[in-house]
Amino acid sequence: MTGELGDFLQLLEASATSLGNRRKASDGPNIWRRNYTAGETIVDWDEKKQAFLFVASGWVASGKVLTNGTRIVLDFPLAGDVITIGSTEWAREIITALSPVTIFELPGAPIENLLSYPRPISQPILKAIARRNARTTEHMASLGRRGAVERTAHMLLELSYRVQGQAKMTKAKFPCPLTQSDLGDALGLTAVHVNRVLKELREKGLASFRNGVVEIPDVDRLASLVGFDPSYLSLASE
Amino acid sequence: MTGELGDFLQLLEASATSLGNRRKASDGPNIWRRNYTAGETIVDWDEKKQAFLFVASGWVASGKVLTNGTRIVLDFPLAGDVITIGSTEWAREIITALSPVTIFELPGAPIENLLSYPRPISQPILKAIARRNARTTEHMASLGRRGAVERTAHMLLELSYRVQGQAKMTKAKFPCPLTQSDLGDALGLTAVHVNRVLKELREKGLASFRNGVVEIPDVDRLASLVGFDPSYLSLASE
DNA sequence: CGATCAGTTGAGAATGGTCAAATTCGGTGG
DNA sequence: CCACCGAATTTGACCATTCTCAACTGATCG
Repeated sequence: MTGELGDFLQLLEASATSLGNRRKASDGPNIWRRNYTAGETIVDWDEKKQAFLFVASGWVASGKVLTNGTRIVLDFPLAGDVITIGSTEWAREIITALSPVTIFELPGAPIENLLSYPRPISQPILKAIARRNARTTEHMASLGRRGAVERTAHMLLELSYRVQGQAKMTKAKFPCPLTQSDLGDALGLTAVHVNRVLKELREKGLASFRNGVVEIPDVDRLASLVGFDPSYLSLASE
Repeated sequence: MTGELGDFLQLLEASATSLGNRRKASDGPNIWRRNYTAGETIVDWDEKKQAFLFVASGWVASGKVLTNGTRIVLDFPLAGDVITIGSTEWAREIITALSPVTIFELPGAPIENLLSYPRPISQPILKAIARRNARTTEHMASLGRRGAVERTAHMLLELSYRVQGQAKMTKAKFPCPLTQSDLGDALGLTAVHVNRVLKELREKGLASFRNGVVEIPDVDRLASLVGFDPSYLSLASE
């Protein structure tokens, strides 16, 4: 969490708190802070929610349920990330808390309102949208053009960098509340196959994910093995 | 192309033209109009381009080349669609003209500048970003959780709606400059397999794509067969 | 009239999925 | 602390889908 991000979250926090006390129609948008417990559904697929949702802390899964009964996980937003960009009216989007989560909610149609927000609000949101776009793009590359092992390793590496910061890492180790089923829905694999892939990575000493902890003994080695380049995680313009 | 979209393109056109004549530092951004021929590369993967690119007319492929040598096509932007959202500095993005194309270019770091554009410019751009986001989301669903036939049919249906407008269609027929290889790179399939899938769709009388023409005799039937719902193509807020 | 590129087809291989049965893990109540 | 329950993980055997490689056709262009 960079200083810049910390500042922004503090700004949201301050706005949310003050609004909770004296409902002042200032120049800023309404901001609500909400807490969820692990496993709780934040937005269900048939809800019509018009709001920017922003993660203050915790792990979130943002996905979509298809008419064939399956789910695809679009993103795992962490602290400082946007969850929704458009309204969820047409989207069958489903947002879940994977751990205890705090989110900020700026109600209203996202795109319409963004331009009327004060710049200290809108600018960080735009950057967060750009960051998410970078993740999404890389995610599509994984889904479309990488094998299961490569794909899974990419995800673990991406999470490592996002959880631990971009400092030059040699090894990674962090708690991770995803189930293999969550991972599968994100990677376009079955939970069973995710399990086999994780086993392979573990037996080769490349990465392990057991009991809610991810460990990568040599980040650079795994990264070069699967062609992972973390530069997409830090925007050029920041 | 809706009236709203037409208006926006006219606005860009007017701005671009006037800037070409008398370089006036008005309150609006610089706007350039550029033309490309079919097959031309608009932005190559190692270029660092900081600009909003906007399609005025023609078919574009926006993709990404991976370190394993393959390509993934992220989107086929058509008239009124944004091509890039962030800078392409970190992204290995590759933008190609699939037909004769006219694009508008608003130079500068996209996210930083958007908020300083006059609202008649920034508002439609935000909406275009939201539209692209909706397409991307659905695209990820296809890549991750739909079989090859379903996925291909989805793409053909999406293109039908985008080319012909959302009017209640019974049948679709339109020229389409994509190669089977382009389609494969978008769908995460090999060109060979795309060929087999198209053959299957054709033999079942569901859809045909030959000699640069897509034909779908019964749009609703195909849509319900593969679970396609076009509502994501028209934003709720429009 | 070659040359080239998109499309087409076949045969066999590889990757990932399905189904079903353990086994382990994290609580929860006694 | 221990027994138990449900959810998540693990494993095996078999199957389906998609890929790879290779050859061939057909159209287009200089």
